[in-house]
Amino acid sequence: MGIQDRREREKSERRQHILRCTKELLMEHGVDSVGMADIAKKAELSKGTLYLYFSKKEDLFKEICDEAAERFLKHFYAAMPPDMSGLDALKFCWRCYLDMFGESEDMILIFNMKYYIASEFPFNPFDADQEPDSTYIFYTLIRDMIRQGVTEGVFDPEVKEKVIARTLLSLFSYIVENVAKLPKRERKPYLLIEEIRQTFEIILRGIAREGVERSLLRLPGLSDSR
Amino acid sequence: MGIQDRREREKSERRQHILRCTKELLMEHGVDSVGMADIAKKAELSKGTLYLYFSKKEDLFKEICDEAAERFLKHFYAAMPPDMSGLDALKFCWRCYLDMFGESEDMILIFNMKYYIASEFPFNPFDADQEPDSTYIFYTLIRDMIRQGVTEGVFDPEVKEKVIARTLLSLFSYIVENVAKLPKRERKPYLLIEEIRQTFEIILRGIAREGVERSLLRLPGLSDSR
Amino acid sequence: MGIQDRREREKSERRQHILRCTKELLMEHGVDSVGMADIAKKAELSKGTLYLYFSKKEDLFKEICDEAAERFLKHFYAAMPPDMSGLDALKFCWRCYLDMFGESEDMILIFNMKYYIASEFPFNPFDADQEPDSTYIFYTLIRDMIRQGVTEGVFDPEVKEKVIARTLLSLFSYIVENVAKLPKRERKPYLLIEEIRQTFEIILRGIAREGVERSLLRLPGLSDSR
Amino acid sequence: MGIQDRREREKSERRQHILRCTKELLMEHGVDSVGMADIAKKAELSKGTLYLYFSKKEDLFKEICDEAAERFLKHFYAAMPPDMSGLDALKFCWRCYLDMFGESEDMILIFNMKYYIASEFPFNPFDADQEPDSTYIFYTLIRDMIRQGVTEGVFDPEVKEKVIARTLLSLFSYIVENVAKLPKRERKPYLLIEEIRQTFEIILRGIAREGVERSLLRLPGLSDSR
DNA sequence: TATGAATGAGTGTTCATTCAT
DNA sequence: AATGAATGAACACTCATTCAT
Repeated sequence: MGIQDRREREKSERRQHILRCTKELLMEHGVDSVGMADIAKKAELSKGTLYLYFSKKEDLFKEICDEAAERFLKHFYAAMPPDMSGLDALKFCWRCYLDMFGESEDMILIFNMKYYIASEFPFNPFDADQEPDSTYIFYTLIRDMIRQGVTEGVFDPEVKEKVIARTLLSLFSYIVENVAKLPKRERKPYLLIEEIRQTFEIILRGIAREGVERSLLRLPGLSDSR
Repeated sequence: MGIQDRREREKSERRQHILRCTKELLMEHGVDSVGMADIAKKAELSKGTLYLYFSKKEDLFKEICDEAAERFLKHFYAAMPPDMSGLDALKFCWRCYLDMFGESEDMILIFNMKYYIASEFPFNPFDADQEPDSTYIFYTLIRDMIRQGVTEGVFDPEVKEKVIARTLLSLFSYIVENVAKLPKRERKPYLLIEEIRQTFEIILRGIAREGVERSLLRLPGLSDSR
Repeated sequence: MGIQDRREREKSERRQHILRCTKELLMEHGVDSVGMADIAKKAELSKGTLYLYFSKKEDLFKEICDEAAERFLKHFYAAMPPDMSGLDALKFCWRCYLDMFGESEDMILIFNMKYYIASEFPFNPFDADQEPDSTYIFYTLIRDMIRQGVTEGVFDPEVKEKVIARTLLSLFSYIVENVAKLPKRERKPYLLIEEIRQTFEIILRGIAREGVERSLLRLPGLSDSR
Repeated sequence: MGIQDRREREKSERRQHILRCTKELLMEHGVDSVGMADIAKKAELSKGTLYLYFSKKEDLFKEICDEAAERFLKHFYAAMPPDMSGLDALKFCWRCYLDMFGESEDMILIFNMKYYIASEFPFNPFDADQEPDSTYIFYTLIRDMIRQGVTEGVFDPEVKEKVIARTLLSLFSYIVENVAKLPKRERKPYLLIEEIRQTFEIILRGIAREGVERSLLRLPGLSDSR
């Protein structure tokens, strides 16, 4: 059984290796300019071998997103205290993102790639009544937090939680996407995070009910966290 | 020199013709599916001739953005009352966008294309000290309005005008970009505008100084305007 | 206008050149082993140029068949005496094939390729009631001749003209197809023709009404014809 | 040597298993779309193991034909009454085909595959003097029956038994080949058989000596047989 | 003996760009 | 000035075969 095990381990390692290489390429050159040939070369594999592990380019790219998303959600749900308010949950969510970004910058990819995979993302943005594909967990996650915040009287009752959820995700995506296009050397993760943070804060203030204490709407930055 | 004149006039007309055709194609099919061959065909020109007027695909696309931007700014500066406050200027800016959008939906392209052309747009977003390429007029325009608003005590003194300007533009771009991917039939301009409007309002509220009357931060929708 | 003309002439010549090269390759190696790359190489063109003249591999192959078929039909209808009996028409048809084969062996391709292009050829052979695609002119041509022969009392009234037409075409196709797979050197056109001739004769005898004079059912061979 | 025996028995069983699986795939999807990977999967073997039993795809496919042919011949020779006339032997041959087809439609493969495997099949068809490869038993079988029929005065003395044998086989192959391309659901075995039967009858009539009673040349259909 | 991971040349097709006329 | 034919590198994807284990 050792052999069987080793095989599976090796297979899994190769998969990871390919994913890692792909991620690096994506981080370095951006979605549009990474082809299967590039990945094969970087991974020191033949194109054929690539297709042994991922039967479509899309599958490979999707897996990168899914994996990052899953990692995030795992961390999130594991660490999340019970009975949080909507606002606290949103803040906690941000905190998790910060944590994970500290570990590995490839959190960048979550949003950037989603855009690639699901070009309709973040779903038909203008049909407000239609519920999005159930895979868009982030959307529902955030949307529900905002809804809760509205219920709890922290956010303005006129706030449309769907629009806001979409806005937040779009914004993150866009920032991240533009970063991914910069030559890697010129990227400054700290500033990226800071940019997102400030935007997030502004949105929070923008949707907060009048009279809500502003200090409650502050988000920590990278430097604050450790 | 009459000949010389005619030549130049004709040359200019051809340019415009090409630009017009390209715009139509872009509106109809989205950035990714418009190739030089399509444009040449639509313009009833040879591909070679196209390259006589625009030496790269990028140049052609860029010019479309620039031209739309210029048109916008012309309209804006022409109609802008003197001595406006920063907030009023921003609101007036939005109003102009609405006006022009009413005339021609190709305002959509301004932002959508920017993304295509200038992958570094909206400039190196994370080097806060470096001034962006002087062509990104929108950025400076909005940034200055926000700065003025801060000075005038309407926006929070802690607001970083650069970040906000960037955020606004990014957001608009992203929304617009997603719309441009839909088949033309399925686009709902009214909802697009409404989406941007709501987001814009939220950002305004998000950066407003505490105590600023919320009704001042309202933006008109498409239906309010005529 | 000379220029325009020359252009068109040259374009047409290139087309012909490509077709010629393709035919040679097909004759030499058989349908399955001829790829666009081979054709491009043989024609001393880039693959891109190939696609300038034929937008799909299928189109190129199809054109070869169509062209050969058209040539045949032109010859046939031009030379066909009026008011022939069904049997005489069939014999005349054979004679035309012989003539054209003498000029160029690529008549071989007519049937061989049809098989490639329309894999359902000779249409769903077992749904006897369904009329085939109108493009299968050869089928209808032959079917009608047989039908006429039946009416005229030369062929057995029990003969199913559809089945026979199909059988004849299938047989020719198959023979030709197998030939096309032989190394070109080993092909012996004379024997090919002789093979088809004998088979054709046997079929004619097989469907003839009892008592029909056998000498009427004889077909000429290659050597008889000039 | 018990071990030795078991080994060989197992080896042979594996071979059969592979052949069986391959046949099923071929019947279901047609020659062109069955790859070694598919076969391995179906047989629950690794591709490597496949190559242990068949060193080339061609060999595997060829064996399927050979095996089916052998089965047929076994049945044929076992059941064949002694001292049959050439014509009766041909009719008996047809009857056997019918019997076996009733048991398993994979008789279809005999001819279909020959085409795939032996592109020179049915041997160099145009070199009338050269004796074909001795493995092509069907050819010799049928050829000899026809020859006998000629001798016995049932077939026309001018008939060239080689050509006819070839023609018959070609025709069967071609019909079968076209059927194998249809999705399995759409195949109509009864009509296939009927098509072959009619053709066979026509050929028999075509080669029969003048004056031979036509009722002697009739072949039974599927429905007549049981 | 059996595995299945790895290969690499191959497929048809696209498209921004160049250049002889 | 204008043409449009030509290019060639790029694309995602396939598959019979090999070979270290």
